[in-house]
This record gives sequence, C-alpha cells and structure tokens, in this order.
Amino acid sequence: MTVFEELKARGLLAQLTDEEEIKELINAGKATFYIGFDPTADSLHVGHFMALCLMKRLQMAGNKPIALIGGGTAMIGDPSGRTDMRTMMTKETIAHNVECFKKQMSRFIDFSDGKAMLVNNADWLLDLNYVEVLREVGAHFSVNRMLTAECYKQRMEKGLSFLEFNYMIMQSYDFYQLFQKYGCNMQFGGDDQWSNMLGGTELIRRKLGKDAYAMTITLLLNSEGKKMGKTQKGAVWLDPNKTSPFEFYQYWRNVADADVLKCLRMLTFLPLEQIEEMDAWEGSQLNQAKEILAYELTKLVHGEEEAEKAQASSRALFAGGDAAEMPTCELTTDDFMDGKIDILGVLVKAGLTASRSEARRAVEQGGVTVDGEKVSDVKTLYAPEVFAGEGIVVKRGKKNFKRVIM
RNA sequence: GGAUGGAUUCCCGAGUGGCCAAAGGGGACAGACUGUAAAUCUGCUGCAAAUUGCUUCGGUGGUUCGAAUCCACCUCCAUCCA
Repeated sequence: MTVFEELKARGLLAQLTDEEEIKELINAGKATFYIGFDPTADSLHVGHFMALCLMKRLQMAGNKPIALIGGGTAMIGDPSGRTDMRTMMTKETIAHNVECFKKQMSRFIDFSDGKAMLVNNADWLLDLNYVEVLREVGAHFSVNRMLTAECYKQRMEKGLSFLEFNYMIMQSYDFYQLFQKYGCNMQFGGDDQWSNMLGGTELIRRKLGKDAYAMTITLLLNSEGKKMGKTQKGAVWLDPNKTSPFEFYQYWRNVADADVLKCLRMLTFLPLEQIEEMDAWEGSQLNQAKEILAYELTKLVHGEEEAEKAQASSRALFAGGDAAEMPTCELTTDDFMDGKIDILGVLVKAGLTASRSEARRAVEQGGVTVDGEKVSDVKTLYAPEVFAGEGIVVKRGKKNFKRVIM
C-alpha cells in the first residue's frame, strides 16, 4: 500500500489542490513539504500530534518534512474559525513557547542528517519592511476575495481586526519563502488552514509562475461534531507535566463507542487490517478497542514504560487490583487541625475538588469513597495514623482518585 | 469624530430599586442504570467556621436606609453615519 493510499484509507485526507500531482510526489518520496505550528501555548496538543504523525508517515516514505514554528505568525494570531480575538501574547511568552515546541517535536520527528528541518518564521517575518511587503505581497491579494474566505466567516459578526486579517498574508508569505529557499512545494495542515494555505499557493503562482500544492488533514471531530482532544479543563497536552500520562490514557480510554475506530485509524500506526478486524466488534467488546487505543497513543506520546504504568493503574482502579501506580498526594502536619483532618480537607488537598464547598457537595451526593467505603458524613475526621504506610485511597466519582499518604 | 444599542455567574441569556447568589437553557460534576460508552431519569453548579456570614452582574466614583437595576466619568464591543 502506498503512503497516499494509506492516508486516504485512514480517513486523514480532507482537501487537496491537485490529487494526482500530490499522490505522485509523495508516493515517490520526492516531496519537500512543510507544516506550520503556531506556538500559542507551552506544549503541543493532540491536533499538533496528528500533524506530526502525518509528517512522520511521509518522512518514512522518503519525503522531506519542514516543521515550521510560527514564532512570527504567533505575534499576529490566526483568526481562522475563532469567534473572538486571541489574546495577544508577549514576545517573551512566544519565545518560551517556541523552545518548548522544539523540544517536544524532536521526540517525534527525526531531524538528524538533514532528514527533516526545523525553521522559525520569526527569522524572516519580524524584519519585514511594511511598505515593501505591501508592494511585493499585498498587491497580489484581493480584499474582496479574502473576505469571502470560509475562515473569516465566523468573524464577520463579531468583528475582525486588521492585525488578524493579515494572518493569511503572513502564512502565504511563509510558503513563498520556503518555496524559494528550500524548494518546498507542498504545505499540509489542519483543515481549518485551507484558506490560508491556498493563499500561499496563489502567491507563489503569481510571483513566480510556479505550481505549489496544499493538502489538509481532517480535523478529529467526535460524533457530536466537536473537536476532540479537549476537556473541560482545556486541551489534552502532550507535555506530561500538563497532562499526566495517566490522564492522557484515560482520555482515550473514555472516548465514545462511535469514535473509537475513527481514532484508531487516524491517530495510531496500527496496521489497517488489524483495525478493520476491530470494526466488527460490538457492545462491551469495544472496551478492548478503547484499551488498545489508549495504550497505543500513550506509548507514542509518552513511551512504552509510561503506557504500561497508565494501563496498570487504570486496570487497578476499575477492575480492583493492585494499585501501585496510583497518583499520590502527600499531606504534611500543617494540614491537620488539632491532630485531625476532615474529609473535605482531604479532598481539597488531594486536588480532587476545587473547594471545600465542592467537596461537601460531592460527599452529600454520595460520590466520595475512602478505601472502597462510601463516606456519607461531611464531618468525618481522620487522624494522621490513617495516612501512614500505604495511606488511603480517596475517590471522587468513578474516575477521580488519589492515594493520600503522609 | 457623531448617533444608537450593548457588557450579568463556565457559555448563551432573563432580570430596570428591596421578595437576588440572581429565572430558563446548555455544559460540567455527582447518583441510578451500564461496559470506565451512549441514551434516559434524579440531584447539583460563587466562597466559607454553613438554617448563618462574606464576595460577585465591564471599571471607578456618586445618589439611597438599600443598587445588577438610578446618576457621572472611563474602558471595551456591535451597528449605522463620516
């Protein structure tokens, strides 16, 4: 199976400027392509992960990837698909994020021996001369056309600043630069980037009279049409300090039935034949598929060891086994009042609830368990001895738990 | 620059002097049912020393016994006019 066929079979391809041409180039391993990542946070997330996987797949097929970090474009902020303006980030924050991105990326992509490149568009964007850009680049863009672009649609109601309006032009300029400098003639990215990417191919055609291609990958949406990889608290990060391997594992372990197969196809490197077999699974058997999904992804992102640990904790918690790998919280003598700590205090200290009020509600509703015993009294007290040795296991709800020791 | 409308809790959105920690919906959380899924039903959703107290309706001052609500100024947003 060729790379192109595989991408297609996995449902990754969304839109392409020229299917035949792109197919030929990437199958032959002759393409130099780039994918842009704006450093809007200090860690990559699942969306980035998909793009990195795409990069890896194409790299394995012999193509040369360029990972572009948007140190320059992050100064502007991509308005695509957003209803409100991004908060402007300081230069320092961006610089910090760029460093974090670099570190994380090198775990996924092999940058050695010129097999891939890492560039930062701050290198060419920040020193641009305004009037020059307007004449050289701006002249090739039609405002009328830009305004009809899908990505600005949502913003037409709420308002769009001139700053953000220029994002598309900056991204187009990136492509134009990379085309000239490195012969990069393809740009890939998330489907929300389509209009921005077309801007680039257009610019190259107008300035140089040459063809460049763009291809987007499907956004990972769940069966309700929402972007996956987001939790109530925010994104599911790849940085273990922001989203622990266990939380990461649990996120995928808990995906809806309707989404498991799609996730396996789009996110893992498991052979398609194996995934097709699982397609026939039904009912509770799908739980196995979820376990595989969670394990595979955790392994890709955090390594095999962490994946094993996460799986062990998960099984221990839900199937009731040895819970050695449980997340732990340590109390100090300061946490005790008159030699005791109440259940609400324990919940808050363990980070299982945000406030004592919330803890109180959880207990009142029967959602709190200590060592398997339901706690029904809000005033339940614990002496320090309870936390000695193995400590106690505190659970809030079905999925949130901590071992509390001293 | 001018005119008009607007800013309410995680989000949408009601509230135009006390009965307001603030209707309703969504989401989130917890319980029941299950398979760590979905659907459904129930509860819950500012903080706390908890039949009470404290902080919150863009910001700062003011009027009043009492302000999300009235007044002044400011900030931001939308629409129209330039």
